[in-house]
Amino acid sequence: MDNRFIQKLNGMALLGATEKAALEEVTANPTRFAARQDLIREGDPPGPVLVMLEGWACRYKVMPSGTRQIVAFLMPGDSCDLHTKLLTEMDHSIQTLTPALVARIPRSQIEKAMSEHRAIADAMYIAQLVDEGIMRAWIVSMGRRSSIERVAHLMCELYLRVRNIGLTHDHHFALPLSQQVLADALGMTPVHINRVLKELRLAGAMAIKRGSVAIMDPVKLVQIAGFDENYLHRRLRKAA
Amino acid sequence: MDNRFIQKLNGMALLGATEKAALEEVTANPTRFAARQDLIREGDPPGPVLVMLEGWACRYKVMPSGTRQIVAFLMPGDSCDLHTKLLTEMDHSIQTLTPALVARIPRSQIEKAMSEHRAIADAMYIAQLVDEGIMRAWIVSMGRRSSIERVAHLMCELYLRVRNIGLTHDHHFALPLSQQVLADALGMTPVHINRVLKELRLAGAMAIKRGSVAIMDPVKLVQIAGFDENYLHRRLRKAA
DNA sequence: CGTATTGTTGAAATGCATCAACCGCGGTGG
DNA sequence: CCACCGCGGTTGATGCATTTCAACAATACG
Repeated sequence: MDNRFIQKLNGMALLGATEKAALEEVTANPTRFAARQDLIREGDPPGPVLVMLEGWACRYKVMPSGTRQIVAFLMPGDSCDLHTKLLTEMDHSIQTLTPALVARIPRSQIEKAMSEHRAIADAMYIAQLVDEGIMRAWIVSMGRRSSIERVAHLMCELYLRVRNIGLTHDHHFALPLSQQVLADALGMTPVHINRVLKELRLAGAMAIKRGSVAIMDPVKLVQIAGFDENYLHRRLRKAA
Repeated sequence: MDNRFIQKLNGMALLGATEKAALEEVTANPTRFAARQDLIREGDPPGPVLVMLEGWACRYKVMPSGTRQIVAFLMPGDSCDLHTKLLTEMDHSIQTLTPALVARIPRSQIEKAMSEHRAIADAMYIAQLVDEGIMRAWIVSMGRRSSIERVAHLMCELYLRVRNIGLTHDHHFALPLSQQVLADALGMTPVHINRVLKELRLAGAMAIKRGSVAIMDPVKLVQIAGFDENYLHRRLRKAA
């Protein structure tokens, strides 16, 4: 299976064959996007539900000064904006970070799938609750963690999320994020991100190289981050 | 009307008399809590939906070091944890900041009200989307705003939220938050909060005194904060 | 009325931003 | 095929916002 959306939802609530087929159908006609392209812009009227099938994207807001703050990363399997059609305009933008394959599902279709299959509805709601937990964890990071702790914490989170969709190899995974993007996400400067990454590398915890991350010492990384995975609510504890 | 929950939801989606009655019924047997009492603790199994009818509370997480980060304020009319029953454990705690009156609604009752009244379901989902928007705005504040901008931004947000439930008087409203609590919410030190509040007072923008805030110069405050209210998605534009 | 809590102020320390320069690499065009 | 350009990454020196530590004042509270 390489539909990460189905794989992810199946980790949230057990899906049967008919449910998987329904999700397969609903994501059948995805669109390709280049990197650095806005899928949704702040102020737009809300559109269909978006599902990332391949590639990464981010939610972000730009400040009057022109700097931007990334408020969430979207990786394969992630969806967004379940009920946003209820709003009159978007309060943030979404942009691809890599070339991406994304399905755009009309509200009616999603509602149909959710009402016909309880497990799909449950999985979608759980996914949303996890997303909220991730946002809360980001707030905690920004408010109370030093820069090195913040970077380490984000890497722990991303590692587990990538692992949930089966895209890790040992303690190694593809991370197509430039230091500039990391800085935008963590509320720091690119140069300071660079220094912190160096520190983590020298500490033997992890190393980023050419778009991929190697976790050299998971225990040390978790320790530096003060990481507690509870907020990701992975049923994987069973599965793993 | 003094049921702030109904008042708030009515600002999200127009409610008819029967819908208001249904909400009235569902919040009919609230419980009283003292200040500084945990309503929910991290690690607990999720319980009923909580609705604040009177008083303030906050969502928070405590760090290993013992410091805490507040990730959201709950004021009268706010509810929480619509679908949390789907999770196995809470990833954060909720604590009263003042004496409070809170209704605890079983999942079955909420689901019944939402399925029988489309407007209630819509309003609840809009409320949740607004809460998510607020979280994103907090992330932006923590990541990209200076301390004085952060404080000003939070005050703008709280002013509008309090106004939505009809509890402002002119440019003045009750804010039962100590500087310690503000510090926990904004990721700063109490002493620095204190200095920033002084600065805002001397600038003639706003002044906090004994549990209440006076907005002296709204334009200046908004300007300092770089505040854009779009993320609160208030239908009040029509109503106001 | 004393005691705990909250607010206020000062001085010193520090973590991160800022400014500035340079390097390495991939891509493009001559 | 090579020279150039531009972007992402790396490093150093300096400045400043915020923390930290410490003491004290004001207010709420039993």
